[in-house]
Amino acid sequence: MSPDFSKKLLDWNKKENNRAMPWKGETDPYKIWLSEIILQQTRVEQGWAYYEKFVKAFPTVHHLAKAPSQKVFKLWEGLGYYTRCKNLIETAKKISKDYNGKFPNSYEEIKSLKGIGPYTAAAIASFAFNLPYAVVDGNVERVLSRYFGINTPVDTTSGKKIYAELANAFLDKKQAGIYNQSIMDFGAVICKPQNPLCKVCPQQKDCQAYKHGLIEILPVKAKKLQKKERWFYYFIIEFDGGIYIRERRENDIWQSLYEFVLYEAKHAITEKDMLRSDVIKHVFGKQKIAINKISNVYKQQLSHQTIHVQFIHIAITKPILVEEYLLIRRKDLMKYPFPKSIAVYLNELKVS
DNA sequence: AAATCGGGGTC
DNA sequence: GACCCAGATTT
Repeated sequence: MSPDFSKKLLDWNKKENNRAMPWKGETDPYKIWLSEIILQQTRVEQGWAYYEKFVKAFPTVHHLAKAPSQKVFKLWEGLGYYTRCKNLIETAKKISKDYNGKFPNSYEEIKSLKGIGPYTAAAIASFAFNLPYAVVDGNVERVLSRYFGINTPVDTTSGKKIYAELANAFLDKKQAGIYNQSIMDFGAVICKPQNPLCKVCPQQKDCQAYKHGLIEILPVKAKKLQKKERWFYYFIIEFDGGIYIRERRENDIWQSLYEFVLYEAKHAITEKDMLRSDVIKHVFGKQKIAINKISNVYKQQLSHQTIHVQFIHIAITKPILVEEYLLIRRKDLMKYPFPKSIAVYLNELKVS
């Protein structure tokens, strides 16, 4: 173990780190919190524009707390992991009301808030209040795993414990915020997942992974996720200038987002099968329907699922009554948050 | 302890 | 196609 790991890290930060981000150096805990929620499992480049949109739309936690949740979700649209948005709204309301708009300043209290786990609590505590809590994100795990040559899988309970203890042991407690920022920047800029810049790395001579040729091996992950395939057939049913949509509420992907009348199948089906589906029978009964237009099949790749999506346009002359579906005005369609695949299709429709 | 939850960039 | 990203929560 090299005692000067922290010193070299801070030295690198001071002299060579020129990574710039809109929330860097921010002292308002509200904005720090906002940035951290947006960045969970999300690349800085992807979250950047969302952060700026949110800060502009909701300059304070009160603005966010009193905003209609549909508007907040619309701003979040396309960013993924939508329960983050749900928790964001819930926590904003709590801080606005119970805390009078003032963010709590103890680690335990911060961590008790919805959507804030060990990483985010440490980030807020250290960046906003300079409290001595080490962040452990993917960057930190990678840096520590390589530097100390640890092959305990990062995605296990024992692994998490080891990396958390190491991170806290090497944390510079007098400048926790700067230290935390430094180690994450270092992981993102130098000790990258692929093709790390070992040639210019200031820690090279003490790095166990470099010494033993394990850079490509570390860090280790135990599990690999398995994938599912699903086929979504969306019926875009128009009646008298309106369209039927509903909010997804089940325990499944895209909770709180909206969708058209859905028939899900376990495999690809034909047009005839679509019309024979239970959904269609349920929705239309014996009313005769005609397909106006049928789209290509689009493929949306999630981390753990492949979704095949097709849109079937249907116009009807009598309204249908289906629980949970709303008949909304066509011009209001874009006010609702949709999954990426639907949002993309709707944009194509507008253009063409 | 394992499974879920998105979307995008990189190799 | 596989891996990873400023992880958290539910099962």
